[in-house]
Formats: sequence, C-alpha cells, structure tokens
Amino acid sequence: MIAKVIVDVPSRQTDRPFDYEVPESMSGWLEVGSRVGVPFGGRVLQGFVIGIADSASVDRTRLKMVAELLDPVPPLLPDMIELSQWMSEKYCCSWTQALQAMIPAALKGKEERQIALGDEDAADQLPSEIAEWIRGAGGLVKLEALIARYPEHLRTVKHALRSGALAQQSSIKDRLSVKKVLTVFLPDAAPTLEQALEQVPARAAKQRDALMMMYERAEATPLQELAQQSGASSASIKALADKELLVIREVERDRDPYKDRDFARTRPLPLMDGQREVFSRIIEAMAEEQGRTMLLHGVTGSGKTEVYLQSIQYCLDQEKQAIVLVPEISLTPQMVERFKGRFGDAVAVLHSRLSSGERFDEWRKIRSKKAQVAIGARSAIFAPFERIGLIIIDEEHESSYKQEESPKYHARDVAVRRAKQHGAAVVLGSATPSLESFAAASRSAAQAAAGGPSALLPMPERVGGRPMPEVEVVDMREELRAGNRSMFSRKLHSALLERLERGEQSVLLLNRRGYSTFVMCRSCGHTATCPHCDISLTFHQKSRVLRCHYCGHAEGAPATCPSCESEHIRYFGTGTQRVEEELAKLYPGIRVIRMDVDTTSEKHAHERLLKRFGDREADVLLGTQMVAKGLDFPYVTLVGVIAADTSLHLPDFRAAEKTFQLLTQVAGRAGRHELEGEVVIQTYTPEHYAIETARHHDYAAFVAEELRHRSMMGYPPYCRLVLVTMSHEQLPLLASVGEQFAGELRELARHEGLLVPLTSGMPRAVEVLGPVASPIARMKDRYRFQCVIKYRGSIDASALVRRALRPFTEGPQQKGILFSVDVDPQVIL
DNA sequence: AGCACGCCGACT
DNA sequence: GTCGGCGTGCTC
Repeated sequence: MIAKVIVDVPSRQTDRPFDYEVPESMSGWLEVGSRVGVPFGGRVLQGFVIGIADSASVDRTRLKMVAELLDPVPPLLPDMIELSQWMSEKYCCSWTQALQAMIPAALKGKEERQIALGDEDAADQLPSEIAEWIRGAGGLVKLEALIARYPEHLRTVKHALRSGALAQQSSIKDRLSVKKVLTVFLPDAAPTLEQALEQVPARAAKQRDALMMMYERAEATPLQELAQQSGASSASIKALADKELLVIREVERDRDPYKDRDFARTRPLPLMDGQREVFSRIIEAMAEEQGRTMLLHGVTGSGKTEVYLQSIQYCLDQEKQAIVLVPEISLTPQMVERFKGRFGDAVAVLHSRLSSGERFDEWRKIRSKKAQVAIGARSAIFAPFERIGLIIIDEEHESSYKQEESPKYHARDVAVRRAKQHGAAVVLGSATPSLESFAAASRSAAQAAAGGPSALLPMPERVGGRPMPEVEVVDMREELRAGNRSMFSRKLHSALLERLERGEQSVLLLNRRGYSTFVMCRSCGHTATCPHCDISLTFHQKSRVLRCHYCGHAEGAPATCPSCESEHIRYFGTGTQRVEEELAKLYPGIRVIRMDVDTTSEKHAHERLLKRFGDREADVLLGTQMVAKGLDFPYVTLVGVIAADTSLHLPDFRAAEKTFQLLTQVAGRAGRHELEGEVVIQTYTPEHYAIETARHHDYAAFVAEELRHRSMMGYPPYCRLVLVTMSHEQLPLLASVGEQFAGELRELARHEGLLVPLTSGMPRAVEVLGPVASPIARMKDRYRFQCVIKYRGSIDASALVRRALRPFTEGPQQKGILFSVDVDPQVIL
C-alpha cells in the first residue's frame, strides 16, 4: 500500500505528492485525510495523505516508510482534500497551506528530535558530562535541550550524531495538550454510605462532607469542584482516595467555554409573510441538492436570524449539518445565545478569541458528530461535516471573510465550492450585499424570468412593521460657516443632550478608516516614519512609544521635533480618544464607553464593554466600525456618525461601497424596539450618492449608481482582479524583475488571444496593469512593486499567473525575489 | 524550507 | 593540512 503525501514544506518545489510505503501495522488505520509523520530529506515532517494507491510513481527502492500516524481519526475528509487542491490552484498557494488552513492550529505538528546514547564504545567519544546527563535523564533527551545545556559542545554533538555515538529519533509532536482534569469517582464496588463513613475518623468532618457529597451526586466530579463545594481540601479528598473509598483519576476534559452558561431554550417564532416566502425558497433549494447559492437581501431588523434558525432546523431534520458564518466581530455572546438557545449542545462555536485548545475541543465536537451546527468566523467554513445541507453567510459583504494571509481565500467563494460538493444550499445574507454578490444574484434572477429559480430573496420589511429610522444629514461646511468649529454639529449636540435628559442611550461612530494616529510637527510638518517601511509610525499613548504596524519597529516618542527641534510636536491620539475628551468637556458627568482597538485588545473586553452598555452603565457607546455591527439595545435611540466621509475619499474603488454599507449598518442600530430611533450623519459632502442613498435607506439606488461607476472604470463586478506583489531589497533588480514578470504575463495572454482591453467589450479579455510601486513602497527594508491583472470572469487567471511565475520560482535565477499573489483582493489602492 | 554535498580562504 | 564559509539542488 502506497500513501501519497503532501509534506509540510510551503515551497513551490515540494508542492506535490510524495509516495511512501505504508507499514502493515498502519494499513487498517491510514486513510485519505490522515495526518502522518514522514521522513523527508533527512528529517521527519508532518504530511497529509491525499491519496492511497497500489503502486508508486517512482522506483520502489527509493520509497521510505510512513513513520507515524498522528491521529486515530483523520482530521480531514476526502471532500476537503479535493477542496484544498482547488484552493491551492485558485489562490496560488501551496497545497499544504490550503490543507493546514482547514484544521485547528493545535494540530500543526512539529518535529521533535530525541537523542539517545549510541553503541557502548562509541559513547566514550563523548564528553563524560554529556553521557552522564543523558543517562540521568532516563536515556532520552530532546536535541534542543541538549544543545541549550551544552552550547560549547555543539560541534562534538554534531560529530557524535554522524558517527553514531549519539542516536537520533524524531517524531511529530502536536502543539496541543488535551487538558486533563483530576476527577473523583466512586469506586466500582462502592460500599453503602454508612459502611464507608465507618472508615472515616469521626473528627475528620471535611472528609465526611466530601464523601457524603459524592454519594449524593453519584457521578464523577472534578476534584477542584468537589473541594470547593464540600469545603474539604484536596488533601482530605486524597486521604479518602488512600482509604479506597474514592478514586481519583486524570480525565480528558472538553474545555467547553460555554459550559457554565445556561441557555434558555427558545421556540421557533411565527414567520411573517416575507420571512415565510424566503424560508420556503431556502428549503426548496436544500431539497434540490444542487448546491445553489441565494442572496438574502433583508433590511436591518427584517428578521433574517429567525429565518436562518428555522432553515437550520429543517436541515437538521433531514439529518444534514449546517454551517453558519458570521463576521468575527458579530460573534458575540448574544449571537451565540440565539443559536445555543435553539439547538443546545448541537452547536459548536469556532471563535478566534478561544484558546487553541478550546478551539480544538469545539472542532472535535464536529468531527465526532456530537455537533451538527457550526457557527463561527471565516475558517468555520472548513468544519469537518460529512453531509452539509446548508451554509449561511451572514453579513456576506463583510471584508473579514477574506483572509489576508496566505492562503488568501474568500470564505464566500470557498462556501460556494464546498456547497457544490455536498449539494448544499448557500444563503448569503445582508442588508447591504456586496456588488459582486448582487450582480451574481441578479444574473440568475434574469434567468429566473425564463422559468428557473431566482437567487435573489428580498426581505424589504422590518419585523413588526417598524419604520426605518429617520436619518438626518448635516453639512459640516454649513456648521463651520455658522461659526461652529466643534466636531459636533448643533443638531447632534442637541440630540445628545436630549438623550441625556431622557436617560436614553446613544451610539457614536467614528469612521476610522483613513484616520490614523500619527505624529506631526506643527512647525515644519515633519511626520515620524518607520526607518524600515514607507509608513508613518503610530503613537501608543499608554507606553508613549512610536510603533510601526508592519515591521514592529518601536522608538521612544520625542519631546521635540527631530527635524527642526521645535517643541510644537503634536501626538494625534486615536480619533476616538479625542472624541471622548470632547464629550467629557461638553457634557460634564457623561458616561462614555469607548470601543476601539485600544480598549478591546484584551480577551473578552469587547463583550464586557457591550454588556456594560447593555446594562445601561453608560450613556454613550463611542467606537469605530465595531459599534456598527449587529448590536441590538432597546434604549439606543440616537446614532451619530461623526465624520461620514473619512472613508469616502480613499483611493480605493470600494470606498463608496464601504461607506454606504457602514452608514446603513449603523443607522440600523437605532430604534429597533418600542422607542423611535434617530440617526445623525455629519459630512462635508452631503451630496455624494453614497451618503444621499444611505440617508433614504435606498440600496437599489446606491447600487445603480455605483454599478455605473464600476462599469465606467472597469472594476468588479464587471471584471475580476488579481494583485501580484513582488519585493526585494534592491530597487533596480526588483524593477527589472517586475517588468519581466509583467511581460511574461502579457506574452502568455497574447498567445491565448486574451490580451484585449476590458473596455473593448470582448467577452474574454485580460488586462495587465503595472508594474508600479506598491502603496506601501517599502516594508521591512524590502521594496515592493505590484501588478494588477484585470480579467473577465470566464478566464482562469490563477492558472495564467501561476504559469507566468514559473520562470521566476523554478530554476536558479533571481533568488530572493518574493512573490505574493492575491486573487480577488479586497484593496488594491 | 532545511539539510547535505561541494569547492575555496584562515586557522590549529 | 583541516574547519567551516555558504552557493546549488534535492527531498518519495
């Protein structure tokens, strides 16, 4: 039996299967999807079995044996192997990177080398202290430990390894520790309580208490818990174990982070007409099993979640599993509660704030079929279910569904692909769908006119018929003209005052995209920049340090300008800090909760702050984008946007879309309950269509206008993009390689008859832009150039890029040039 | 990615 | 003469 293995080396040269002989002892266990340890070029590496064959593709004598099988159950399912191959092709990443992205980080094994003394006489070659130390440690030590202890003998040790005086054996060790808990049991043949108590001294009251509690419970109890609840020390419980009245054993424990919480079970709510229509269409799609994708366009507060819940229930009734993706930031306890409340323990929650061990436990609940619903951020799309019936992507327009590191996948696209494999239905939900999804759904809606099913599911009404909140746009230029130089317009100011008087709450959003915390000399205009990157340094108030976001460079904040020695150096704190200060000045005694990267960096800080706001411990919730998402507080009746246009004029083709989405989302936070809501948007460009349409809650009008712009400029959804970034320390070399690469691309495209401007209206066309210097032209002392490839959707641009890269990544030429490929990038600037 | 193999300068 | 520099090239 031959195993085809992808080894864990993320280089292009090794990015293909290698054959290994499977030892007899593993043959019953090793499967496609197994994780193994294999000898590879003089060391042992982790690898994934992606196929099993009878014969090898190389000479049998060259084959090595699989060294170890790392898990009792394969962590990957066969469909995921196929999916990973598709990912590696589509996103131009190595196969092993794609595979690795699918399993919890805890399962990333690393080689651990152990050293033992070799044959007797050879050991004499070693310094005696080393030999003795190894013997003292039980004969087996870690190589790293040996070197750390005797760095002066590094050479001797290397020698000894070669000569055989030291023997080496490697194996793969996971980074994971399954948490073990000391647990107390009653013995198998337990005496009655009375009999047992006879054996406990009368004056050992604590022991008696603990023993009685155990008999009362009659079930295994963690030692800590028993000690705490009975008031006995762990020593007295151990004393009971010594008398064999109790048994203490180590037990693997699932670290269920939601274990101590009770989730009140909820029942399905009656659906409104609009909801029912959408629900039945989702069910149809599930029954069809064609892997259909639908766009659920529902205004904020239209009751999407209830539709999700009932669709999932239907899915479970069919004995299929469901995946729910939500943006990281909306995965709040509130959100989890709604799902746990309906489906209880069948829900596994995958959340980046969990420790890697906790994440692994939740993942195991899925793999072992204890959970049928997975809810989580981006990577939950890889939940190892065997029969997926439904994939829901909530807030599908969110850019956090795109992974920014390799593999640079988009969860939405992976979902569509995975759904095709399983015949599952995909529901993309949003109040402000991305233009890509909207265009795709409209295309199929056009087909629907010809009799097919439509992929566009509209839910234009709010639950309970509540009106959309009134939105007022304030022109800040007018304010300035009227002599108001504060960051609050008169309108927002009076609205805030009103809320304070009425004891209602307000949410203030500071659009921080395009805002930054930088340092500038007001005398000469000097800004502090990173010596290794072309980027401004960020000022950190707490530590009074200037730091680079990209390379981590840090320096002390100067008191005078390093350029002109003026003392008029100004530290621009985070925008939210400034707003907070201003609020305190204007409204003495106001209680503000500030939510930004500074205040939410701690674990669970985000949830804690929201809970405090929900408990009405503050009058104002002030924050960046994160306050726009999914919050639902009954006493919030005012939403204010301090500066709507900071994100509008970024040189990014999605700037208008992002702004519209943000304004619409945040406006939806007001007046979700009995109290009526009011929204105040401050801007310097009230006439801009993104603001104008957001004000009227008019998605259709926004899309029409935005599509016109995109079409004119040749941007998605009228084409797709690939961004290729190259970097090197030497600018001239980089520039020349950039030209060569772009030339190679154009050559390949021309050869296929594709090199046609997109504006020409040809259905199949490719356009290569650049190379030009990247927006951040230097990072970590490396210069950066980029090419943008625009192409029509029917073309396999990834394949084109991979072919164009070949001369640069294979063979001995131009080493040191790093290429990074981003397919469907979120920002190209 | 590592690690081995391999061909040239500064040390015991 | 050897140790070790890191330049190519392979890893089932």
